[in-house]
Amino acid sequence: MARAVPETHAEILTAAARRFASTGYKGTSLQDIAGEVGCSKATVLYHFASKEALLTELMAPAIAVLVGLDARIAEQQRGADAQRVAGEGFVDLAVRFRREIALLRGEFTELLQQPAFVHIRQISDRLIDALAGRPDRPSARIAALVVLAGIAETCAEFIDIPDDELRPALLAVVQRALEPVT
Amino acid sequence: MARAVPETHAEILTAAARRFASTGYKGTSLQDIAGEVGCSKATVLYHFASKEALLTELMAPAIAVLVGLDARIAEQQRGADAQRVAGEGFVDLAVRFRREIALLRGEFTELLQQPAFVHIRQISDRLIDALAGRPDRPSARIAALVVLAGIAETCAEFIDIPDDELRPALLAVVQRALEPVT
DNA sequence: AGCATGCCTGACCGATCGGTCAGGTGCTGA
DNA sequence: TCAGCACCTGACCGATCGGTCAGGCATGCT
Repeated sequence: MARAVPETHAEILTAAARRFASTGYKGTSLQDIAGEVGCSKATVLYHFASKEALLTELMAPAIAVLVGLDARIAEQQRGADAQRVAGEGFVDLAVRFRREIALLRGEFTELLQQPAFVHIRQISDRLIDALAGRPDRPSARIAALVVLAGIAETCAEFIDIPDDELRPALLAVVQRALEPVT
Repeated sequence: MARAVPETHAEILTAAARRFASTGYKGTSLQDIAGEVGCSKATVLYHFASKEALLTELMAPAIAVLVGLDARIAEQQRGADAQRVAGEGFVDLAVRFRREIALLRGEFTELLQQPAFVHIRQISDRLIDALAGRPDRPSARIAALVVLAGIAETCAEFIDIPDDELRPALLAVVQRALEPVT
């Protein structure tokens, strides 16, 4: 199919985002993506070195923001401040990158095992510590993980409701659920 | 391999549970399971009609308890009672069937789409309504989903810590996180 | 005109998947 | 002794996966 302007690269990216978000990374084949774009599978692999490269490019913006959040948390001196920054920051991130979170549905833990994503795992560990407030208390860490995972899943589920309906509700539940830092 | 007592059926079941829990349903091949048991893939399919049949048998006890919980919630007259029963009941269920939850990691939403699991989807909808207390309030539903998904993921993650450390912490976070029914 | 380059494709590759099948083996009861 | 049955297996099947490759087809520069 001859195209006036070769915008195929971007088309593949958005088609992949849509498909990954609804069927998951493993559950989506390059054939699926190619079919949705209206090109051949070979074309997808002409524009992207591999399926994983496609995922990486798709996740890049979200990861960049996550790294930024990690840095902002590290700046805080008091535990209570770190907890607040982590909570609000993660809610913002999750709401904003709902689609990216949805495409990792369930495969998140598995993908984190791969060597390429080690630093993401470290960041999420620090995020849980910050949310827990007192990481030495197991119950605080448990509450933090419930909040973290719950927000992620909820954002992936409520993918269509407006941001300003989702965000306040999430901020409220975060504030209630976490153990306060005394 | 000749076996004195053919306990292969049970061995396959436990091996499958272990593998599914660590690699996920889709991420585990019949070959993997056969390898762990020390038999051939054909033997696995001799004992179980299909891979899906294996999953179904593995999930049966957890599903039975879930159905029971659903019935107990329906018995409650007051919203506050339904909320309490749902919260405590789901925590108990999640802690008890951590392994089963872990093996659905991320594929839960996807598996629920299949016609065979429609009633499970209906039950989880009612569970969210009960947890929300006032299902008409979007913020209450959001809080309920955060709690539900967060607990599930947390139980799958903390698969090795003792029950009586996990359960109280979860019950506490549930009580804090949900919107009270006034 | 001729050549290089960007974009795209069909055909093909090896690997792996879930599942089938004919047949082998060893125990058991008649 | 032998038929029958439960248990198990290797070989094989079609489908699908991610990925490779040689070549076709425009377009634009020299």
